[in-house]
Order: sequence, then structure tokens, then C-alpha cells
Amino acid sequence: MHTPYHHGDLPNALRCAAAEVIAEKGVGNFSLREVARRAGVSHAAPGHHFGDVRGLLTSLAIEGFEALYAAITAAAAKHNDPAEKLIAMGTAYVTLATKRPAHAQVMFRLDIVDPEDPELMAAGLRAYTALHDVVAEIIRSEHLSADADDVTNLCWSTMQGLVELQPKLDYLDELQGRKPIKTNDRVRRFQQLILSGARSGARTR
Amino acid sequence: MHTPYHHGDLPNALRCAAAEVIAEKGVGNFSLREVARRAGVSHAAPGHHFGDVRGLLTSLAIEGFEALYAAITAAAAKHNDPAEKLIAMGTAYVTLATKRPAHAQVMFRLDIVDPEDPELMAAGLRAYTALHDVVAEIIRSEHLSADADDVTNLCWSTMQGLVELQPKLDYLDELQGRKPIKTNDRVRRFQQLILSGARSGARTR
DNA sequence: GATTTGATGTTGACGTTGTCTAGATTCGAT
DNA sequence: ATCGAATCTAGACAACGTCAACATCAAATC
Repeated sequence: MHTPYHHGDLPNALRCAAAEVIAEKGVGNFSLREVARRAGVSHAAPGHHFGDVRGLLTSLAIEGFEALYAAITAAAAKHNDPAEKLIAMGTAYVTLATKRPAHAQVMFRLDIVDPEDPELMAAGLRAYTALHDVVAEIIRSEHLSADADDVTNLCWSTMQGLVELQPKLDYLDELQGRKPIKTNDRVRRFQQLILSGARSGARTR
Repeated sequence: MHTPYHHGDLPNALRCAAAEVIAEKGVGNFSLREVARRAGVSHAAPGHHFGDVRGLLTSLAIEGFEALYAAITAAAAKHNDPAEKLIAMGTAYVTLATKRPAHAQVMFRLDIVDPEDPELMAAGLRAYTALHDVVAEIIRSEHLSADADDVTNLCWSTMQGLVELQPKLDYLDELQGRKPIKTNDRVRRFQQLILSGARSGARTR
């Protein structure tokens, strides 16, 4: 029974363990020692790869943005119609947050990740640009007067807000005896409202 | 120089100190002992009023929802036109988050506040209902076919998303050489897009 | 093959943290 | 004056993140 001294893939094992801990307990109850225990290394080992807790969480956030980029571009690629692309992207955004609660919980947390990390900024911008391009395509192909930045920012804000509020909205539906709405349907309704607004000629430039 | 044994208004002093610490360091770097130090009491004193950290943060979240309710209803009261009420409420929502960053940071944090606290749930529902009522008024007075729940949820999601993303959006504007947008203007543009969508006849029921 | 170097991992120390408990203080009710 | 409860303190404890010294290992160099 021989355990090698070197783990072999510790950064990834630590990110996985971190995601697990956060998914189970929430990021507010995160513990680096718990992560190290789950990865099977000493409590100080993560420091060699990520520097400190902030470094590990920043790495997780980067991974989250990369996964987001992959998800929204893959979702968009399944459609030809730009409006359907946008709706698919919105759905992919919210679905990813549900599948990867840990990543969703850290991606926009200025207090616990390093917002100025170049890799993080690049990954965030990349995902944003993918969304912006589809919005711009809608506006161009339909000759809309709405501002692509405004519509992109509105879509992103909406999706991010929905990620955060989803449990609350589900609870409100239950409280008021409304039939539970699937995430896909809720996203579609929201995106359709936004698109209708953009199509109606509302001036935002 | 006599310091009374009893503080006299410690729960409030602790909430103020907690808000201060969170505003300065972010909620991820919150420390109950730091709060106690700032309030001038021993480290174990907050426990007598709030039980544990979770209790204190839950109390702060309640205070946040109450302030939100006060802000959005006051903003709405300055207008007669329901659409202007909605825009004013959106602006008040985002402005409050800017003025009270600590409260904004805890209000929707399921991991560190008690989401099932009856007072918290009641305060949240009260604020939500105020928004919902204005949306319903718009829909009724303009004979719109949009679903009041959907439009309310979309507005709330958008505002909440904007609260979280504001620094990122400001940074993107700067990165791309765009003229900085005032919060009021951004909120107005978003709400106008949403209202246009609702007015256009987009079916969400 | 032997040595060196740097990446990677361990161990232990330390200051800080939140929680718990026993004791102290105060105030209102009896 | 006494009692009880709310409120506060002080100390103990386990857990935490970080730091530094040391250990291990693998690749590069001689």
C-alpha cells in the first residue's frame, strides 16, 4: 500500500473539493481545511497552488466563467434564429448555475475573489461578449433601434438576478398557490418580454 | 467617568457595527469579534441578542428589506403615473443598495442568514407585494395582457442582478470607452425596455 | 550515477475566530 | 430586601488560515 508523495493533480482535486464544500454548505461556510481534508492533503498544501483562500476561490470563479462561456455558446449553436439563440443562452446561464451552485456562488463575489485577476477578467469578458454578439445580431437583423449594450446588460442582469432569486421566486409561487414554473419557461418569458421591448422601438440610445 | 454596565441599545449598536464592518471589508470577511469591539462590548455579548452570527446577519437582512420597502414606497408616492412609479421604485431599489452595501450583501444570502425566519420572510414579502401592486396597476390601467407576476419577477430580478453586477457593468463601460451611465439612467432604460415589452402584447400568461 | 534545484507536500506554531459556560451586574417585580 | 431574568464579562476550547521550517521527489545538470 504505497501512497505517492506527490498528488499528481492536486489543483483540480482542490477545486473539485472546494466546489463540493460550497455546494453543500454555502460559500459563507467555506473552510480551506475541509477542502484539504477532502482532497486528502495537509491543510497547508492548497497554499502552494493558490496562495490563499482568495486564490482558490478566484480559480473557481474563472472555471465558472469558462463553463458559462462553453454552455451559452453551445446552447446558441443549436439554433439559427438569433432570438432563439438568446433565449437558449439565457436558459443555459440559469441552468448552469443550478448544476454548479458553487461556481455560481463565487463568480461575482468581489469580497472573496480577486476581481482584478487578469484571467478572471478575461473569462468574464469572453462570456459577456458572446452574449453581446447575439444581441447585436438580433438588433442588426431586425433593424432595431435599441442599444445592444443596454439589451445585453439587461439580459445579463436579469439572468444573474434570477440565479440569485430563484429559490425566493419558487417559494412565492408556492405561497400563492401558483403552479411551479420550470426554469426554462421562466427564462423564456423573461427573454420574450425583453425582446418585445427591444422590438417595440423603445429608444435606449 | 462611569460606563454603565448595560449598553442601553446594544442590538442597534451591533447592527450598525455589523453594517460598517461589512461595508468596509465585504460580508465574506465579516467578524463577530470585530463587531463587538466596535460596539464596545465583549466578544460574547452579541450572542445574547442574536444567538449566533447567523442571527445577527438575519437581523441585518430584515432591516434591509424594511429599508427597501420604505424606499420603494416613498419613491412611488412621488408619482401619479404607475409607469413612473415603477421606474422610481427601480431607481430606489438600486440606489438603496449603493447607500447600504452591507444590507444589500446579506439580504439574499441563504448560506449565512436564516431564510425561514418568519420576520425576514414577512419583510421580503411586503417589499415584493409593494412592487407587484404597482405592476398590477400598470397592467390593469393599460389593459395589458402580460402577467403581473412575470413582470414583477422580471423587474425584481433585473434590479437585483443590477445591484450585483453594477461594478462589472461600470468597468465594461470604461473598458470600451463608453460614457459612464448614471444609475438612474440605467435603471430607467431597463424599466422602459421591460415596460415596452409588457405593452407590446407579449403573451406571458 | 551523483548532485542540484525547484516544485510540491507535511508539520507545527501562532494569532484569530465563534461558541459555550460560569460568574457578575443591573433592574424591575414582589 | 429579595428574587429572577435580562444583559454583560471573562475564560476556555476547538477550529480556522497563514507562515515558516523541513521533507520528498522529479527533472535537469554535471
